[in-house]
Amino acid sequence: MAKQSASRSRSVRGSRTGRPVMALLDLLGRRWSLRILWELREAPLTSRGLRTACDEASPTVLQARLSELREAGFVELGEGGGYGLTALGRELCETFIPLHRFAERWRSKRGA
Amino acid sequence: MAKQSASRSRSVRGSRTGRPVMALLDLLGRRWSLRILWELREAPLTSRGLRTACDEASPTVLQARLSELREAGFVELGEGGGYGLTALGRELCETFIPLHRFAERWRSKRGA
DNA sequence: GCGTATTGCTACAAATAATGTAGCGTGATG
DNA sequence: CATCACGCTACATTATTTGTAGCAATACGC
Repeated sequence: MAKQSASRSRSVRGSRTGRPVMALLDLLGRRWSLRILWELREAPLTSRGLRTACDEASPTVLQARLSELREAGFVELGEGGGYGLTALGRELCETFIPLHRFAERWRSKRGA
Repeated sequence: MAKQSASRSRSVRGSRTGRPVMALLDLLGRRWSLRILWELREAPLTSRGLRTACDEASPTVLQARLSELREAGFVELGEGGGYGLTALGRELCETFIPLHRFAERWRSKRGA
């Protein structure tokens, strides 16, 4: 571990290019990142609730992603417990709404 | 390897839930997937050109992602060589346009 | 034809990340 | 005090990524 303690040590891959999209793309391109944001899109969830929602993903990764997402300012841990999106995180999630409908169209154009 | 030869053997993680978004989220949540789509968004690129654009990512992953993305119907290999987005892939990329502006806002709200 | 250069793509060892299972410390509730 | 859920962590096993090298095929100039 000791990954999030070193903060932005590894940083984000594409940030070298100076384009923040790359940083965002790299962050969101890590396993479970998108899924976590998606599951939190409606209501906050406890860490264990999130784990259940995420198809029983291992707590190790979940915790890692949660830390990254928190550091990025997309997710926060409520005082009474439970993870929820920040205002910024909600903004980001708005971006994914069209993805839902796209996914439906996508399926219909494949084997299904 | 022998991963893409088995086709959809492993399938996509969230597809068990029956919701195609999960499948899409899992596919896009693999390393370099988002980045590849992003780099192809404007014009097609050769495999090596894509590699350069993707910060010299290893050809192994690139090829793996390319195969998955092709199978998903988002990317295609042009007859004259070079990878490009399909119509469906372009549709998907449209979804990410807001991400660009969001990333800019995101940076301004952090350290910068 | 021969050397060179490109294309898409693969092999393979080393490094890194994810999985799965177990469990910690803390705080609330019984 | 026993129990439960919370956020979070350890750790061995397994999967994925990295980095470097190189293949077969298709062109190019000479």
